[in-house]
Amino acid sequence: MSPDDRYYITTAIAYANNRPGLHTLYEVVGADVLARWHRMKGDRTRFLTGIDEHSVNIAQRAAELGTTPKAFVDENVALFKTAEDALLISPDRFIRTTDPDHIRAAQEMVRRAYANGDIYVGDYEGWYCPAEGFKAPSDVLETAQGTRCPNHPTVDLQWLSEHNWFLRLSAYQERLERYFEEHPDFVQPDYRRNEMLGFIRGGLEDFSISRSGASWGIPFPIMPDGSSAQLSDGSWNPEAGTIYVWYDALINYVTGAGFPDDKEAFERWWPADLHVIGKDIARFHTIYWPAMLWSAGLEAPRRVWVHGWLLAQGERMSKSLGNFLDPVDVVRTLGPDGTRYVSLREVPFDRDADVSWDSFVRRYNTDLANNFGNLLNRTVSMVNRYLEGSRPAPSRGSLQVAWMHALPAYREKLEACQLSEALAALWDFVDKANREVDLEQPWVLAKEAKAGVEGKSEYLGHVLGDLVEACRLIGLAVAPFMPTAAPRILAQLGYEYSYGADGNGGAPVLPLLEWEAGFVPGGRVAAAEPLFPRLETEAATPAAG
RNA sequence: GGCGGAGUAGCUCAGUGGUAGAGCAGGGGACUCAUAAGCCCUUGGUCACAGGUCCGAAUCCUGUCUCCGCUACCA
Repeated sequence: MSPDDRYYITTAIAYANNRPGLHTLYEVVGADVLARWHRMKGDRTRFLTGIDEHSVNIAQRAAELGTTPKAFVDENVALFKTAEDALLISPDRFIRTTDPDHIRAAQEMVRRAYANGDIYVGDYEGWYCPAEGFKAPSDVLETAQGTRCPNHPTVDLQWLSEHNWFLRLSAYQERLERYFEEHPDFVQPDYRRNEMLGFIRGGLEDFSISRSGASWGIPFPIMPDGSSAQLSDGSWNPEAGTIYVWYDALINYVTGAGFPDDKEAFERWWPADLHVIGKDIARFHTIYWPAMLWSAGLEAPRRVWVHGWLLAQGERMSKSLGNFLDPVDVVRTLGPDGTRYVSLREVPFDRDADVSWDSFVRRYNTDLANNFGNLLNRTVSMVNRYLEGSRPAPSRGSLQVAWMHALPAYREKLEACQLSEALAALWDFVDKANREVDLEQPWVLAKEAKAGVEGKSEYLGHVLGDLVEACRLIGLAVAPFMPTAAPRILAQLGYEYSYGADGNGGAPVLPLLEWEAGFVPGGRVAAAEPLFPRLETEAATPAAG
């Protein structure tokens, strides 16, 4: 993955305008799984997620509520943190674009672009809503009364032109094409890469990076004549305007790596190994962002993964449509482990997929309660019943052979960000283990052994030893997806679990995922206790739907 | 409009030249260690449509229809 043993992974930062739905945090859960996997492997891992807090929309919304922008975003950040805690998200830093070091980082990136001759003052023109600010062409309505702002339909829009700073994106076209060609894995999945490459080849235009009207943003550090916008008292000249959108939001990835203050940290963590983002912002992350970094003399990220949407009956889940799932509700029903598993198993990480309470509960019951949960339960029960709880050693049977195929498949899919397929590969092995129980019929072996039939006692030990080992391997392998279930699985099998709450601090996991490698002789299993109680569909459906 | 992708069992999808597959959902059965879970068997598809190439096409070619993604300044 990474040429060294460190792994720096980020999510996009969510917009702080509301409480989060599961469709928003889905990306964070996926990235969290990858971060935990790398931590457990022993990589020095840094996982960054956070919140985007600036913009005229935020300021406007706060004003409507009679509060300050800062107080408004503080409230939403608290809601995000509550939901992320419920989902067991384990960031090494939760970044906010109002953090002082981020403000310094964004300003420094602008200064570097200026020093490199990549930004210039130009004219930005477009529709301007007096109540809100400039509106993108895609964000205005054409009505019988003319062009209107969707948020303020009674206000007349004005066609305005203002002096703004622009980044010479056009100067980076050739370098971008070359970077895409030399790094075929830079943008994944492939069809997103092709779309972005097509966009680059179609010709790149410069884009504006400042706004003069907005006050809720990072002060632009440079005056039009190139002098510093910082005043003698340390404050910023409002005439310079603020940094606009991408030179604020995207910068969080370098801020989170230590830029510009902590050179040692930045040296260690940059470039990022993986940005996990949604498909709506692919262009900004794969085209604008590398150009911005190069302009500052920094490296482009190594890989960008573009995921799809969670849909409800074919429509994108969203707050405005009201067709979203509240993560706290889902966690209350499925548990944090169940919610993480089901979200990432039901939705392929590379494209959109329909989800619903019904599909989540069905998946939970099938995969967790019936298949894996029951496998663990029947295995532990049989060891208790037939072997007085004494944990038998694994043998070298067909389950070992199956595991030799399942583990590489799981790893390969996981490290390719194909999270649902990784789980599918692991659950093929769960199914194999369940079939093994019915094939070997340990209850028959136990009767034969009790009756003194030659070799049956030893064979029963092999069969149950293989099943215990299968459960240990599954429980350990799935730990990034199910961080609190994993130690409980291992505990039922009588094993220690050495990883901390965020996946750090344990022994490197890969050697422990070898068949029989983690077996400790002389152990005892605990009492069997259902890990994932089966849910009744109706009881599990919240009244709100 | 341009570029790209997809149309296969009720649902989600795999399957790129050789007698149509998986999971879930539905039906039946044998068992009993287990969370009435698990296991076995099974219903179900003129593989969008029409031509063509080939001994042979879901798979290659042409055309048609339908759907989806990208096609620049939302955080």
